[in-house]
Amino acid sequence: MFNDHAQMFSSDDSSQHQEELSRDLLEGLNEPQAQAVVHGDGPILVLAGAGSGKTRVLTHRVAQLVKEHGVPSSRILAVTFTNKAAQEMRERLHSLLGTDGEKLWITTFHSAGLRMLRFEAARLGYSNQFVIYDDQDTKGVLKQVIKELNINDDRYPLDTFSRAIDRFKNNYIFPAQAAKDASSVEADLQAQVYDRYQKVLLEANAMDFGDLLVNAVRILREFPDVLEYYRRTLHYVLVDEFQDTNKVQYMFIRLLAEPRRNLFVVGDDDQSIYGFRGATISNILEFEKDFPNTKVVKLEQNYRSTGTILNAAHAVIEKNKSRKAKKLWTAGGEGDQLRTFIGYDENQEAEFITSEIRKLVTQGFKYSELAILYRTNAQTRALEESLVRGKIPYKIYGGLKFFDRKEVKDILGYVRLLVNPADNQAFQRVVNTPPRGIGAQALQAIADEARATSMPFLHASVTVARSNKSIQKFVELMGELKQASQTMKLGEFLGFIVEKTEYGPRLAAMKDPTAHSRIENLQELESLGRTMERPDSTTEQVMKDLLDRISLTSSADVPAGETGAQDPNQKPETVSLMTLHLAKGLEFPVVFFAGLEEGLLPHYRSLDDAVGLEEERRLCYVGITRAMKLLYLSRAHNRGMFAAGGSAGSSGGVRIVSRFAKDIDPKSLVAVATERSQGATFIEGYPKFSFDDEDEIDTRVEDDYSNTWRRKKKYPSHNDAEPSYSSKTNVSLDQLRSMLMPADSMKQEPTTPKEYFGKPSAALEELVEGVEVIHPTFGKGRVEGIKGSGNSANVTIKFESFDEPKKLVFRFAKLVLA
DNA sequence: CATGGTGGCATTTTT
DNA sequence: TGCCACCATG
Repeated sequence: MFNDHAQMFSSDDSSQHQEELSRDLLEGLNEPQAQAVVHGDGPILVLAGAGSGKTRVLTHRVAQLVKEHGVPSSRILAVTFTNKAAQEMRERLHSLLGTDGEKLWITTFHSAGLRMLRFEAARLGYSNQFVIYDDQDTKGVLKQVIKELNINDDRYPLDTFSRAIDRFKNNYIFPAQAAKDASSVEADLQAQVYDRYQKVLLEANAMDFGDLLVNAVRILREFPDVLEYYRRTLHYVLVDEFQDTNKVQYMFIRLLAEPRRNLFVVGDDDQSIYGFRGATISNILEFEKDFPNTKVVKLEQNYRSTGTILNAAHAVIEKNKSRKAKKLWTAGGEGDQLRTFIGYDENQEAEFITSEIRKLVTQGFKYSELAILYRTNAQTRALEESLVRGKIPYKIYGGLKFFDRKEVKDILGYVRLLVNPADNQAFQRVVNTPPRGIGAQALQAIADEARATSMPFLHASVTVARSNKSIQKFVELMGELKQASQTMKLGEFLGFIVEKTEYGPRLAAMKDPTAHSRIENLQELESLGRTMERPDSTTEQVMKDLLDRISLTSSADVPAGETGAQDPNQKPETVSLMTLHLAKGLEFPVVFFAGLEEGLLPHYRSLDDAVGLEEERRLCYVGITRAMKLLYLSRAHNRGMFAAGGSAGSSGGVRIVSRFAKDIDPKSLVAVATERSQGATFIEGYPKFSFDDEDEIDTRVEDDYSNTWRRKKKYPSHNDAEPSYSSKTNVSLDQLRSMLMPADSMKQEPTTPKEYFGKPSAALEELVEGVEVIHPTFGKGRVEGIKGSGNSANVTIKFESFDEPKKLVFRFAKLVLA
């Protein structure tokens, strides 16, 4: 199996998954599902309510095309939003079609764009080897542009520009058009920045996320031969989560599908939650206009949730004006009431959830069947602290990705610069990382030279190096790295970068308690590099593959941290934590829906905007409909200082129940453990908390939640927590590998150097002259000498595969006796 | 001229 | 909590 966290989640309709191996593709499908599956040629819109078996319909439809209609799998394109969804569809189709499905193109919009551009980017003036700039790179470029154009960044903060550029790209607007449309000083500035920004990116041979789509569409529109080629190749186009497509994405699929009109889209207007990213609900509401004679199928039977949960969901969503009327129903029972809780603050809310989880587990639920959903990432803090204290294993999806960690980005910065010397953002990241005496002045000199000669920073620095010792050393370093990259395998090479740049050694010498885990992350990266090596590819090629995969890995694809299981094949079950956005498409037997408060859901930033409020309402609907059996709704009476809406939304930090919760029939709610709060039900009024009486606090120490009553209580930090429950450290190698490897190479065995990992590291005393040792990256060698002691001890070793002896920092080197 | 420490400040949602 | 700007130091 590709990756075990695919198992952790059941997706849209896995409850039916087992049946999927049945021979008859229509078996077990209800009437509308079957209609959608057997639909012949021509456009079709499937309005699939939550939990109505949409993924199933999509996969069976593809299988039907291949098996019954004899469509070659290479003629079919299926587009999803996340890699995870694509991967899952691939797996399901594999079980339905076996090797017949091998040539299906199942991908995300962004990967599709990237793949096309890897062949065609040269037509737009980029090299086909262009790099992808992430958010941070983008911000770096914008910062530079804003400075260049002398824009007052107090008045016009950087974020307004990145948002504007995003908006332009989502709507396929180029700088010239933006300038023409500009009707205010600000819009005019935005157009100017956009224009300059694109030029900087082109010079750096870089594209941002938006460019992957914009430029792909541009190629299709401006180069008829390319368009012809893809139209000839792809006869059937299927799109998942159609309600979340924006204008460029729609243009993309429309261009491809136009002549044959074999366009199959699945979506749910009630689950459109990416408006901020340019998704336009009109794509789904007006699909029938764009494609006359569209067949419309509604899937309204829900196979996921209890009647009570569905009723609550319906009560919330039916208040929205712009939606297609439909109502989910279930053949199953009513199920339990929804359980509610009001906490004094977010900590008590978290404690409540933790203690309920403990109870549920004793009742036989598995951790993996439980999820905690919330509106903002900031809410994870209290939840995480509480779970750590309760020793409950969990994973946070979203948040900081492994590849976003500073140390990982720093090392990858070197890789990027080697792959694409024009990558000025990478240059600026690594040129003085770790510090090597190149400061603002030196950088300015390089920038001036680069500008004067129209050369990338790296090339300009070669010139400047003549008069600057530090820069000279950096240039030499890059030269050495370049050379090494031509002879070493990727894993070895990554380790070489860590050593040669002194990044690792310096980390090892730091007192910072986080240094250790950062070193581990770098070792993880090294190991990952090792598993990506392919006998038939050069290291240069593998480096490019690595960078592409990293760029396209979304936070929905991998958890932010790991529970640190020793054996990756035997991972402990974990509770899943994620935002409502990331939860779309997933389902869990038990859902804790936290923070149902005005200001949080709806978020205070959307309060004054009817369109925004409708989207918040859909978000609430998505949250409720994730639950299969049990749904907990919770809120807090007070929330910490920086929680959204603390001052801007409702007054004085006292929080009231979300208007959405008020739409739920009170009879379907039951309060749990409300002995602390009085005088309020979940959906009305302000609770009175009995803690104002000082004495009472102390008499309640035995209580499950009591330790959250004193707000000043100091909670253990992550470092104090037991490592096996800390989520902030290593992502397991297995996990990283599975998300980075292309599907077809998944079978490859990981090449773990057993002779290294099997043994404990050598002690410093054992390393006397002449002793043979093994280094994880450099291999076998002989000790030539030791210098210093303790953390700063240096070992000189002559490795078999190197002419020159190497000086390594003992503590970091992790040597093993041969 | 580079570096590291300190204090102030902001925090929706993400391919 | 985490990032950035500023300041004192080498």
